Amino acid sequence: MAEISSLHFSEFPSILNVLVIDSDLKLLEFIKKTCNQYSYKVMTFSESLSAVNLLRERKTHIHLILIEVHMPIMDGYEFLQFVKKERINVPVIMMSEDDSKASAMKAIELGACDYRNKPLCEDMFKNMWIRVFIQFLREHRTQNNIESLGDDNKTEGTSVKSEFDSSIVGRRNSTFRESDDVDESKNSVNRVVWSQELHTIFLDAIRRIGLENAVPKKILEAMNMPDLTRGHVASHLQKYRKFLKQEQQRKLHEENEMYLVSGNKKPRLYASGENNLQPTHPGLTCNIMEPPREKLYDPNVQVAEHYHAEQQTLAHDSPYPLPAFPNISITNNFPESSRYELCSVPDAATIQMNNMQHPQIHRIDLPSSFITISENSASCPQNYNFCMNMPPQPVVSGENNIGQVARYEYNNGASMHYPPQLPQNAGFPNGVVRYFAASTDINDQTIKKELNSMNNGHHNP
DNA sequence: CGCCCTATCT
DNA sequence: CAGATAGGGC
Repeated sequence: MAEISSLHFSEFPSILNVLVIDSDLKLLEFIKKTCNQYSYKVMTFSESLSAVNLLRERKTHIHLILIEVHMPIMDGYEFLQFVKKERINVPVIMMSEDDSKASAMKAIELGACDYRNKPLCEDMFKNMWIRVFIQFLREHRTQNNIESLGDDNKTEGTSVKSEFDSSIVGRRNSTFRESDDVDESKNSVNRVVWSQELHTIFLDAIRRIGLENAVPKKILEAMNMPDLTRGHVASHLQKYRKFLKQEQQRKLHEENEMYLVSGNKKPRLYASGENNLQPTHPGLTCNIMEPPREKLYDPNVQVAEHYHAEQQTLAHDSPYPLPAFPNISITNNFPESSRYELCSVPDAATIQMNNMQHPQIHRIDLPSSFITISENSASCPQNYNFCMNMPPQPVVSGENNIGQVARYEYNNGASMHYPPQLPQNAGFPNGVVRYFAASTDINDQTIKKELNSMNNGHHNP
């Protein structure tokens, strides 16, 4: 039943193409000579990249690869990763002078089918074809299984498509298996076990079709696994999406903590909420940093001038710690590598209603045309007011009827309370501009470019 | 009907 | 928990 017909054996090539990669030219010569004795056709490379190119083209059929672990530019391990990633189903034998268990384990873990210590003995070449044959059998079994659903004897060892497992592990190594045929009642269901390997194939399928149009049927097709049904994939997809969602939520939360924590100080404000946590500019991450005080009051900095002016007019009765100004202009005078985000601050009523401990800051998804980085003052829709959000550390905290209260002192002597009382005037800001110093991998250029592209078509000069 | 999706079951 | 199943909706 499960045996491979002799017909298949005849399909096994009598001459095998072996790819050998090693920077030791003498060794290459030795391998070539030895292999030729056993009817292997050998192709040698002294560095990995040419071999990679050859494999990528997939023009030449390679049956077996021998590669030295320590290679310049791309070492043996990286090579294995490449083979795995490109789903090149060719057994790879690693060679190295390093006889440590760790090195061998790493190689096998990355998908090598064998690990050989140098110096090599001639013997290994004689039986090298077996590695290829194992792969050959796997591929045939997989094909056969397409027509033989439910053939008990074949469920095992089936469907290994992407990897060439070490034969040491033996039989228990199929990419996935349905529940063991331990004579269970007929109507017991065969559960698919989503092993790491199977999940990897699943992920790879999704990667190829793109997450947004990854639906069960397409994934199933892309996975090209016999015995797997759309139902299986659908179920797994549901779990996977759930996982992604949680993951995204978690990251967002972490990111927000980052924004809101300055140095090793405790978070002053907490961001929360479901939908209003969308980053204004997805894809960029920043660390929050308060601008240096001297910059804040630097008369050369336009924003700081606004800040001053507004503070004088509003600070006395402002429930908010920072002043508002109707039009925001972020100038090039501002420190380099900085970026800005718009955030909404819920009004006091909302704070009260939701029993918030602090006025939570929600980043809001405003069109980025609201933000302009330019030399000149930029226009901003009149229905939005913004202020700079650079609250200093509280010096005193206590309770009032809203909840926790902290008093902040500015170095110009002003002070105010947080969270705010109800705004005194209706025109009070519902938004703030937060100042961020970009993390090192983001430069001003990146930010400007991003903003520009987002502004495209929406920007009113 | 086929397929996707979500909720619910086991 | 992980995977299967039911059932609504398009």
